[in-house]
Amino acid sequence: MGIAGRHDHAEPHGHTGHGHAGQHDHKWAQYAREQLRRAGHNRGASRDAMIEVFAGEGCACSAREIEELANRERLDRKPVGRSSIYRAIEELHDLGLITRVDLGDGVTRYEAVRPDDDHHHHHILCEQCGALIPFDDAELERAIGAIAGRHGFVVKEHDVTLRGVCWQCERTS
Amino acid sequence: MGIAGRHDHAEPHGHTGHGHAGQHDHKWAQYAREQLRRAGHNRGASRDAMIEVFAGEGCACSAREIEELANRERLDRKPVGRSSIYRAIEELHDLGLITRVDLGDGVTRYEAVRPDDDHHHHHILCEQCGALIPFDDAELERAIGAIAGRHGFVVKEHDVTLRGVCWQCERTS
DNA sequence: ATCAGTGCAAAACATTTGCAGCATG
DNA sequence: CATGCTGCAAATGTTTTGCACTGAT
Repeated sequence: MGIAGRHDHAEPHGHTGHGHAGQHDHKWAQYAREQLRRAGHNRGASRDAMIEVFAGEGCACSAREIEELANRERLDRKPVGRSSIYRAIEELHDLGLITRVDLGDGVTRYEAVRPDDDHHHHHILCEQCGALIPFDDAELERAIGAIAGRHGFVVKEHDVTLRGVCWQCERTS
Repeated sequence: MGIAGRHDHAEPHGHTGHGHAGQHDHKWAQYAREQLRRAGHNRGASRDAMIEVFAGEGCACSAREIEELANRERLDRKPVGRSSIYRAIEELHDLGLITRVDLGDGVTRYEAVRPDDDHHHHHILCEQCGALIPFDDAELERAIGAIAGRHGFVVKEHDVTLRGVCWQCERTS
């Protein structure tokens, strides 16, 4: 296995427990477009399609996955270009509409952030089967808050990623 | 600035509080070579030079930084190749001699792990000045342990990175 | 009309891999 | 002297950038 677990484990899949293809989160999509408009952005086809993707997929998506999803079932229209994906990700991220999820495999993933912030969570990754499981923990958040204060930092973001082997893989191997 | 903070903030520097250029950690270097030998590895010039780098630099280094450091002041000898750097990193990491530090800027960093494991820590990164400050926190570790157990995971590694603005930059801006 | 938004192609980077030669045990 | 270690160069994969064009207001 590679040093950085790069390209050597299965694609993270399912298991996210919240949000599956098909159940578009209209509320978030609407919220996102509203925020974009307020920030003085025009409404373009590319970014719009991406909002649909984020609204439909609850789990963390990489740029390439977003690209594929945005272009799937849209063979009629002109495909969304790769650069547009990255540029829109930057805008959405700057506005806090999506959050970065770094699993340490060299690919940056993103997922929608709900306005009512009660979906804040982190991830556990099974290095064997690629399962990506979200979790949240009050004690963890409290500890992080305390650390930030202790060091006089204004913490804007924090990532916590646990890597290991899930019980299913553990038993199999 | 980039979505992933990529290439857009100063290089993380100093401030690590433990280990500065010049004070080679002979104990670790010796330990590392011992472990390597036990694992059935021969002793090559390239990996050897890298061990010196890790022993001398206490803070997190990227592959490129390691390369530069390993080749600095060694203009007489043949330079250490890039692939050797990555290959050695993989071996050292597999043996648990170095740990990965992912700051989310697209570059993977590594730092030496002391045998007596009392140097386990995480990092706070100032997105403005690039300062990288290590910290450790018992409550945080406890929370992570509890989460792992709750989800039936055997957690082998965990990253916690806080991103924000340090008090110095906060006051300046 | 104006200017943000977009697609394409090329560039910039980090990392990985193939391979032939060198060095260690 | 066999096999592990190494450097080089080329390949891979992700993200960024330049530029001309399109579409929204």
